[in-house]
Amino acid sequence: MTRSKPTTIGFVDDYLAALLAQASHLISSEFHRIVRRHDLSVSEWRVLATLASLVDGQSSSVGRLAEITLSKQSTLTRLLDRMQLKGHVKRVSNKTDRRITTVRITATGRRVVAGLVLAATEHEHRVLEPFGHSSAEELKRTLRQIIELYRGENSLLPALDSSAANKAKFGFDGVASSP
Amino acid sequence: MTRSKPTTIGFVDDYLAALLAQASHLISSEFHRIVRRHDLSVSEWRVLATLASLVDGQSSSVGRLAEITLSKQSTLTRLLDRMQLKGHVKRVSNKTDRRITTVRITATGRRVVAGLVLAATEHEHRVLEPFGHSSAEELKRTLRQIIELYRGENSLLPALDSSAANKAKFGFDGVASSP
DNA sequence: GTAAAACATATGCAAAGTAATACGTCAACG
DNA sequence: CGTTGACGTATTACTTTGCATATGTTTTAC
Repeated sequence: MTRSKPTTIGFVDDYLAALLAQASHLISSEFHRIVRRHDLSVSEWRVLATLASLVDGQSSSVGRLAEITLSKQSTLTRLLDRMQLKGHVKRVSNKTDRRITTVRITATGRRVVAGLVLAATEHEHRVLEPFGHSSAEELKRTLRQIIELYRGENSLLPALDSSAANKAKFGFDGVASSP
Repeated sequence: MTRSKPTTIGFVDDYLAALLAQASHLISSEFHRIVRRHDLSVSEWRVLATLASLVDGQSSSVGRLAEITLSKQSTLTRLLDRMQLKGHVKRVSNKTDRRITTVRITATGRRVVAGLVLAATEHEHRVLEPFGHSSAEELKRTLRQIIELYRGENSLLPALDSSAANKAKFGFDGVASSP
């Protein structure tokens, strides 16, 4: 248990990105310990939770999965290798576009993640309790607004920096269809 | 330019931790590219920004720094080694408690981070613009509330789990996309 | 005053992450 | 068709992170 003193002063304490990161971290971190107790890494949990959330066994492309789980594509490729070995997911090659690999959760994966999803839901209730339902919804609404606003559009900053090189953006459009 | 389709369905889309993580990630990620262009890693930026925010050259202990920058203590220890080599920070041993090592930003470090702090501030203005000042303050207030509530207290969940299957708590993201 | 517990930081080694790039595939155009 | 360029994923080489634990230090309990 660590203590926090009101020592920190300065722009960091009022900086939206810092506040978001802190809040995100605090809220998730204790659950992450549980995730690990279930022999899953945080990334694996995210992948499984995402796949389990897809409508009826649908699959998602690697790229889209990377976007949702906040990891890089190359990281995800290797993560999926491991998960496939564990039998939690399965890669399915797309018929119509052979560049795309889609990923599907297996029965085993579904079983592994089921308890965690329940726990997560329950935890959320606890976290939001102190805020009241309406306030909580307000928060979620705002967050969704932010997400919608910035997803796909990565160039918020014009020419703030000397180098204006704008690399490839975000994006993805086609989630693979189910065979 | 890519669009995002409402393809994702399920609990993930309404899950607070996931929303927080997404928002945090989206807001920070483009700024992080700028950080890297200045030859700093995201963690280095967080450390420098934090230290630069301390009142008049004060130092912070390693542990507290880890807390604020959302990294593990051991990670920070080695990050500080690197930063010290670069001349951005300096370790100072504490007189009254010799277990503690405090860290101070150097003049060089201050110079390096100065421009980024400005850029970050500007970035924040842009991000918050669409929301309006009042709405933005409301968001920040809520986030601070969450942070205050959970900082230091890691056992939100009392005895949630009675069965072996659930040690359940929370979390999804935990990503730290911060300053 | 000393042994035991609690702390704060450091270290060794394995796991996970990233950047850069290669590889295979698709799409547009002549 | 064949070429060119964009695209989605995989691979490689390398760096950073994390877990477990060691080390050194203060505090607590007897």
